[in-house]
Amino acid sequence: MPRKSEGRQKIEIVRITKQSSSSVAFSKRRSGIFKKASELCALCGVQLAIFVLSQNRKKVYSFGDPDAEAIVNRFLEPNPGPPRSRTSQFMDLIRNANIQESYTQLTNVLGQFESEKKIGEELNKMRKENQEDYWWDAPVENLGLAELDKLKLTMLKLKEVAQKQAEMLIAYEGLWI
Amino acid sequence: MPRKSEGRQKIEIVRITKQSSSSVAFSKRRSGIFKKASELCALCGVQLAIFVLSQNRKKVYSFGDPDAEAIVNRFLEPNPGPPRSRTSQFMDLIRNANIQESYTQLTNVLGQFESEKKIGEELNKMRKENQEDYWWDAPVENLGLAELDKLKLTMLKLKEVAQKQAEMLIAYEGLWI
DNA sequence: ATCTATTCATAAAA
DNA sequence: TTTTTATGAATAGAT
Repeated sequence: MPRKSEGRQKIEIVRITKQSSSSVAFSKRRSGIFKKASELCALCGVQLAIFVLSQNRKKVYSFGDPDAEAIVNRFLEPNPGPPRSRTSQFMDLIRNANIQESYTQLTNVLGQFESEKKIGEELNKMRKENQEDYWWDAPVENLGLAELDKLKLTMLKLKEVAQKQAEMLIAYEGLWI
Repeated sequence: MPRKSEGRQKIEIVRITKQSSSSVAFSKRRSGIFKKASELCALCGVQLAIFVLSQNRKKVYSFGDPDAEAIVNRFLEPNPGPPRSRTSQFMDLIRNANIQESYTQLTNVLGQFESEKKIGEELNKMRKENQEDYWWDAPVENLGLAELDKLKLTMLKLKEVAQKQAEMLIAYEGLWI
């Protein structure tokens, strides 16, 4: 019986030039990673989110546990629960700064409050709107945690900024109340 | 010859209750996923970002190529692409962003610099110079490249802030000037 | 952190 | 894209 296939072959981790091959690999490996991710969540009870931009960068694939709907819904609730301890998350953030390859990155947890995720994004947007370099526009531009009321104030500020950009406003509208 | 080990055993994908085992699995699988992610990026030339919150939710592990922020920011960019498309993509992103309800996070780019210095080395050095346990005194994994000077400055600033303000709130406010 | 033995992921081809 | 095959990789359990 002749072998039906040589089976999996070792490959070099370098850009796959052939478009069709690249697509196949992308599809397979993307799902493979998502599967691994879901297992990690289930096994260790952690939360994670993954975003992948396709080659043409016109599509985004994402995975996450749990779902963001909950975040949005909670955010929209008028009277959210009391803020929890906000001990040293800022520091924890710094501790876990992960930088990859020729780039650096920094993660920032705002805390266990409502959906403040957008604060960071707004911060980044503000930075871009202003060509200038703010002092916090640095390696560790982390936000600390804020009291819930402080957070709300911030949210309002962010909303103001957001209003300058109609397009984004549309996307954000429901989130900033 | 008696077997030295039973080798890898099949496991059920259910929460690992034993803390020590869970931690081991978390560590192994997290790095495994990050590796797979980096391979996907290299092989297919795509961009991706991963955020993982530890069980105690005090740590954030992240991976990004080129960096997590850029990926998120892509959806905040006011210029490129047709508006509606971007908006819908952003909304997709938001809807699929599965960050635990009360958690939020954000990433920032330190920049694409030429400097090949590793932040980790710098942090470790600083840590050793100071016997005390500073807030940044923690495991720094997967460090990459960064502009060292900028990092140093930032670290110093953060240190100042941290030392002066026990409350994160203060540091937080400092960013909004 | 290391070491095996196994299970799992996936390159190639269809 | 999805399935099949056969091999390369990841990793559970133990050290």
